[in-house]
Amino acid sequence: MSSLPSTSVKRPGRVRDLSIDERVLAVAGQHLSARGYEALSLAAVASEAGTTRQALYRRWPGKASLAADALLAAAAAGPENHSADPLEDLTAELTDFQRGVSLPGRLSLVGTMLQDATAPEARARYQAKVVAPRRARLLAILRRAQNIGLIDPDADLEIAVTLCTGSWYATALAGRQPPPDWPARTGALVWRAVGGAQGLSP
Amino acid sequence: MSSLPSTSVKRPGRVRDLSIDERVLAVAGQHLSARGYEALSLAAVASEAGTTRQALYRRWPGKASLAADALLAAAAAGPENHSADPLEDLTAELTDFQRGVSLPGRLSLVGTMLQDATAPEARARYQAKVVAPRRARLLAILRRAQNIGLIDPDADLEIAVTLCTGSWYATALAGRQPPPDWPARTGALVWRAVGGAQGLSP
DNA sequence: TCCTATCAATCCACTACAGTATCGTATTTA
DNA sequence: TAAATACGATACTGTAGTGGATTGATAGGA
Repeated sequence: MSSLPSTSVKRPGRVRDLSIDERVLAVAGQHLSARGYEALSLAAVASEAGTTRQALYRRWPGKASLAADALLAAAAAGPENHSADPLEDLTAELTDFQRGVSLPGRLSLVGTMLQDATAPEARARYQAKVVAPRRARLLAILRRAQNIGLIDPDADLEIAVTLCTGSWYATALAGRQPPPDWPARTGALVWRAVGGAQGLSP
Repeated sequence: MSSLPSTSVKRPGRVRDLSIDERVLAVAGQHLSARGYEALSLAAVASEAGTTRQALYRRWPGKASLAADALLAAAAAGPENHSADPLEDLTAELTDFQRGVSLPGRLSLVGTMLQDATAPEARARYQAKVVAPRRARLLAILRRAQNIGLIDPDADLEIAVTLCTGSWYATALAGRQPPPDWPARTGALVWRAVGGAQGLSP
């Protein structure tokens, strides 16, 4: 989770107090969920976790990195997408995405990860641990649909994957609340975009 | 552009130095384009514009609002989308979007506008002046295609519009450089999503 | 076993920035 | 003349991030 020290290699010097990591991540996760990313104060987190800001900076390069790690500590795995109907899997995946991105502070963190000033290390971790798995699951769903023959064999899946989650971001950027049936409606559009049949039941 | 004073109404008190507005917007635009949003320092802008931070805060509620206004001052109108082929218009619109969002600092500003802490006034202006026109033009293109009968009459255009620009945001969030043919590929997918025919030339 | 290098923890101080609040002075309208 | 506003200047709070100094803990070598 944290910075440099790899757990198994024995190095000289005082060992890190792992309880600090746990306490800081717990407190940061609470603050992140309760008040959002911007309101996350490292001084407040350190104080409430019973340590100092320097202990935080020793473990994480900055606020964004800590927030990303705190987010991962509370992240759950995505849904199992192995039903008979890939479109159903797609909608389920988008519903899971909707649930996650709707939590307080999550969209703000997305915004942070789009900014140039965000530490590359934090961005890389976020992309690897949050974005990439989601993209992989979406791609797997579409690939299976391709193998079954439900969608075009030469469909542009690389772009199609970006349509799925991108729709949410564009809606939020427009200042609109995505409708409750967003997963189904977006799933239906993407499904058609890659050549899927419009009606499900023949 | 700036804050409260409506231009025509005569109010008591010293009149504002309009040259300050011009100089600040010019300098802010330069800094924004050269170094991005986060590196935009209000103190540096004020100093380089030959005034003080207070003059800035008198005109704009905060950094985000100033940045949004500086962006608008250099913004150009979108392309004319009145060709015979709506899909061509769609691709042209996405190409224009690609050009704008690729400028330095623009994606960072998008990220800022997704964050909770951004001043609502700045978000509202950004949405009204940048996001809404783009959405309106995209929607107009799709509506015309609907009227011509090229796409489904009951297509979900509200979601379809979000797919267009959202694809770019999702790609950037994943840490990937959108391909040069992104406008055409995204336009093709969206076109199909709303029921458009796949091949153009019969 | 003692010594030393290395690293962690804590405390303190510093810079830079966003944002807020006054204060005195200048300028304009009523 | 009085009220209202802009301007410049100064100062303040809170936060992110950096650096130094001291003390405590641990490894490996003499």
